Amino acid sequence: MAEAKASGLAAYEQVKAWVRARIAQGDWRPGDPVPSEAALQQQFGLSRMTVNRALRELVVEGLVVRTQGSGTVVAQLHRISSTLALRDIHDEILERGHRHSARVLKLATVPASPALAELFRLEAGAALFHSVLLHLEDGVPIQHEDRHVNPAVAPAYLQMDFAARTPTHYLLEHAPLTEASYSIEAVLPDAAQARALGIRRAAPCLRMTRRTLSGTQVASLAHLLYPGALHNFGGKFQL
Amino acid sequence: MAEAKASGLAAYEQVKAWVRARIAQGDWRPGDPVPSEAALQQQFGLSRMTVNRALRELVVEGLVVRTQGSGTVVAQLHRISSTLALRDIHDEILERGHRHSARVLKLATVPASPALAELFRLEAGAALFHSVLLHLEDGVPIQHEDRHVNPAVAPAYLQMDFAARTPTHYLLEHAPLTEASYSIEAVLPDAAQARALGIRRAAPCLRMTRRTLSGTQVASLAHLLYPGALHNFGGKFQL
DNA sequence: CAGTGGTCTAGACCACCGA
DNA sequence: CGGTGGTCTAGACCACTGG
Repeated sequence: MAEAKASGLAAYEQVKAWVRARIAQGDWRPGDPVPSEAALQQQFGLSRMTVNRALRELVVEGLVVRTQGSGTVVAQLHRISSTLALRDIHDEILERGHRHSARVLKLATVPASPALAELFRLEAGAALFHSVLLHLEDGVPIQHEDRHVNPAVAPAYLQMDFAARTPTHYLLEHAPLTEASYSIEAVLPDAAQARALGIRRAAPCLRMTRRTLSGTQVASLAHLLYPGALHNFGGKFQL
Repeated sequence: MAEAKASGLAAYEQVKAWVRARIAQGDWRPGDPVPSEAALQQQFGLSRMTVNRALRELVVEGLVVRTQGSGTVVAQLHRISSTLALRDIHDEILERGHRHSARVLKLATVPASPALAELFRLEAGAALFHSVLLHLEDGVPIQHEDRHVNPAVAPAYLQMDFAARTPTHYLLEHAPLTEASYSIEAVLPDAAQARALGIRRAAPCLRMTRRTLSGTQVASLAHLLYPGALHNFGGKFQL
């Protein structure tokens, strides 16, 4: 009934905006209490469910912290959540309006080293698929992809034509992804990587290491190497 | 009434888990329809609001896409959201159980170069505060921080003792953060940076560039340099 | 104990989509 | 038009916190 359409914004959005504004303008500092649901209910003339939704969503956005029995307070750190997508480099390049191509440098079965075996939760010496690819954007090398794949997750991996469809694409299709972890480091390329990418050995590169799980199995471990001069990872947050 | 406490999990969490499982196990592929709220309501014997909450939260998690009037489908891309926090290096180091210290290498007022002026949305030549710090973890140099600050946002910046409280901490306290953007690159340190960090000029480093806004004003532009061998950025996602 | 948040219900009205 | 999601209400019971 009380359609708060006055401003065209949903009621819970208005509550969120008001709280956000208090925080953004410094009226409430980290650690300060946020009015209780009952108080906001009164203030805005809304039902408790609506106010509750507003506050719950602000938790997801990292603006406030709620403790049952205690109350709601402004989050200590201005923690801002971003969205990092597990993207297929093929799509990324197409979206930039460029042409993607790939060269397959290696595609074989190899025995797992002790370190790899542990990462894959397999026994040392177990068979793993190993692929090395070079991705090019409009003919310019842009990513060196060194990947190990669990045969149990993608038995037909070696039969694929990765010049046509990237391993990432194939794996996302055939091994439902359930979990992923990554890390980003700065490294120097080894001789083979430098040669493939057409850069000097002294040129700094970003290396993203990505491990993906499919169910309880480790699906793939990839080392993605980007020439530092050509690429960077970026993002933006907003309160 | 119908407290679905059978499994100890909230009802909406059970719905989420079930949908997640269908997707993770590949029963539903990207683009496939997800049962309507009415159908799930029947299936689980829940009220519509509860089912609605489950599906709304799955949207936030990037698993499904909903279109009013049309329906809910499994999201096309396996987009996984992560949380990247704007952390104070002082807190980070303490959380690792180590000791943080900082050396102030420079603290002065400088005229804005044309490039800086544009980034700060000021006129060329406008006064900016410039600080250069070295952060150490248990006495080992770990981050070289080169920062420009908008005097309008933090007038007392030059009077602070940044060996005791980091610029990040000070700025978060005095200039309510409303927006931030960052990028991460791989670079080689210049002579001064290498000397301060105690590394070779040829040692690859991660450089995070971070620009923060407070309201409509650009508060600060920071270049944070990490020796590649000592640091990396990481994260983890889960479906 | 009173106050807080966590969850749930059984309705309701609306805007939108596709046939 | 019927089906879909988007939103909202006015209650309710519970678990937890704090004094």
